[in-house]
Amino acid sequence: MPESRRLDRLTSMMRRRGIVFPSFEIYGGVAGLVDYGPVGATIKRKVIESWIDHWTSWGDIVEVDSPTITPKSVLVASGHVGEFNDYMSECLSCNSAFRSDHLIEGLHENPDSLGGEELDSLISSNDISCPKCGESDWSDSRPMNLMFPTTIGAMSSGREAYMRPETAQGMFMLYPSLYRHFKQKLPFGAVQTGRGYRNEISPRQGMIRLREFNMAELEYFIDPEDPPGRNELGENEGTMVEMISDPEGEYPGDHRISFRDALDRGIVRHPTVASFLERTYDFLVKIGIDGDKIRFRQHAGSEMAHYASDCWDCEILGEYGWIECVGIANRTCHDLESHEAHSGTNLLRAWRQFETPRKVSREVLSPNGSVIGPIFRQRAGEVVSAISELSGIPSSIPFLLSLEDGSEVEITSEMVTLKKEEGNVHGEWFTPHVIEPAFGIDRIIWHVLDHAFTEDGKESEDYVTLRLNEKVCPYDVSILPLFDKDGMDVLAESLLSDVLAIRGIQVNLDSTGSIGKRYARADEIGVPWAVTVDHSSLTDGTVTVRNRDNQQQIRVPTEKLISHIENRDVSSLF
RNA sequence: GCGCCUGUAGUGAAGGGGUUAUCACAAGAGGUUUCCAACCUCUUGUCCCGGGUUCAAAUCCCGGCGGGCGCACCA
Repeated sequence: MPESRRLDRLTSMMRRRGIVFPSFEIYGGVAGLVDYGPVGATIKRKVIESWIDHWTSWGDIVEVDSPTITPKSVLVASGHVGEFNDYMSECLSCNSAFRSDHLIEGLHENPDSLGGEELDSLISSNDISCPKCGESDWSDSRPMNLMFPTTIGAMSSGREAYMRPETAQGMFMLYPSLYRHFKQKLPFGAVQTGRGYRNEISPRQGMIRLREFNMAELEYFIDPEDPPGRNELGENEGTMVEMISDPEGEYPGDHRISFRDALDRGIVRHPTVASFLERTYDFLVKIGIDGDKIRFRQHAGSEMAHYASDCWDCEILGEYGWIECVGIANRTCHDLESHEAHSGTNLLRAWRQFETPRKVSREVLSPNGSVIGPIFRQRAGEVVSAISELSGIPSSIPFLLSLEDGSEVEITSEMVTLKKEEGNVHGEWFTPHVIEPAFGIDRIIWHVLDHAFTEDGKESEDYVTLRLNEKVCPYDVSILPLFDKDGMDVLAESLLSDVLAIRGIQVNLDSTGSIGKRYARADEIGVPWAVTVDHSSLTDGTVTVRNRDNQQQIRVPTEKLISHIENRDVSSLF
């Protein structure tokens, strides 16, 4: 059985059993858009719920939810408008594509600001040659709009906006409320799950590169002078993982190392980043990703996103090779500072209390209004503010004071009083730094399915078991009446409604075909427990429970089974 | 976006100008009374879309859309 075909079998199973489909198929389909079907949507919801639970159970992380439609100004400040609206020129000789502004680097002060026609004329007038093949035969430059534009409001009065390319900006917008929610104390974080949009040039590889995708992001706000994380890391004997560090960095190469060692040796440069690497690993393993198929790769300086000062990818190995599924970035103060500058707000900061108040004493010149007023009359206000804005104390009095309009006035000793101000400074304002783990939920779901998909042909050759972790299975239980009559059908229906009544538990009832076929159907979509109602059930109120992964079967009283389902510990029955 | 390959029931495949498009599995109804994809009978359902060539197109040609791979791109 050639390994290359496993991908095809997995993909067709996913369609056949209602996990993932191409979207809008009866109209020809759209590349990069997928539907989750009845089975897949439950798996997806459970992955997202597990993710939210994983982070919020930490205690200082809360969930928020922001709009996907985002005004242009927000994305200008974040840098997405500039970064995402690049023009591309294509070499008609060798078909290579290049960023147009990079081609004319040095020929213009700010190539990034130019429009398509200006770029084209500069490229042709300077006879730019292709960096790859040397020819000078260029296509017209085309804008690469990686964001989906839209308009808020009707007609020409509408406001320019985009579908968000990441959920992160919504959390930066909420920083002031989060800061208040957490009683003005760092560190704290916010998570958000939802859709993100990127108009990919060529979506590929099924659900790996989508144009509308499910993302889950965490923004963790910290004091850069007191970054947390070191104490949360596992001890030295902690999990060993593969880490590929920055090839241009201080410790290039491929390491097999614990998170704590990686931090202590400087491979991971930041304690909070190290802590999130570990917690990311823990989450992935918790929902059923194979720990041996996870590795972390540090971005080289040259491939870093425009906002990140340090970045690690978490890559997972599957049928498509190693795929980046999580990005963990130290975004520093970039976003908050930029939003502060663009919006003019001063709410994007935090207060750092000094351990002991710092005594400060300084001399100030205090303007004497009763003298200045009568002398300068209508210019008095200007003079008073100029005095209080003086950076130092003049060496002698009287002195010449420069006003805003450039004129000078003489200030005499009667007009000012030299005061010595004593005071305590208790702290200072600063812009928090942000550590961001960003998860591609669809890619993670793909790899959960990939790693769970097991073909171990018992007697028949292609017997499929989806060994999903119970946290992410589409149904918790399958109820199977051995025969669909003689009262077993009735008993199964009543058991079904009892189990359906349990909050958060998904059940299905399957009474068609042979019992073996029904086990096989349940195994294929990863239902962990199959409950069979048989003849004995009618007389003694017991049912059999079958373990998906080893076919082991036990007989238990129905009430006992229901209480174990309620407590989510069916496995303890075995 | 370029190049090569490609598109037939839910899934996987056969058919490559000429009656009513074939098969397996799946699905539905009934039978069988069964604990690991059993069997029997019956049933439903398919040529990606649009043009063109032709007496006749699922088949050949062109375009679009979708898919695979390579190049490029990839917060």
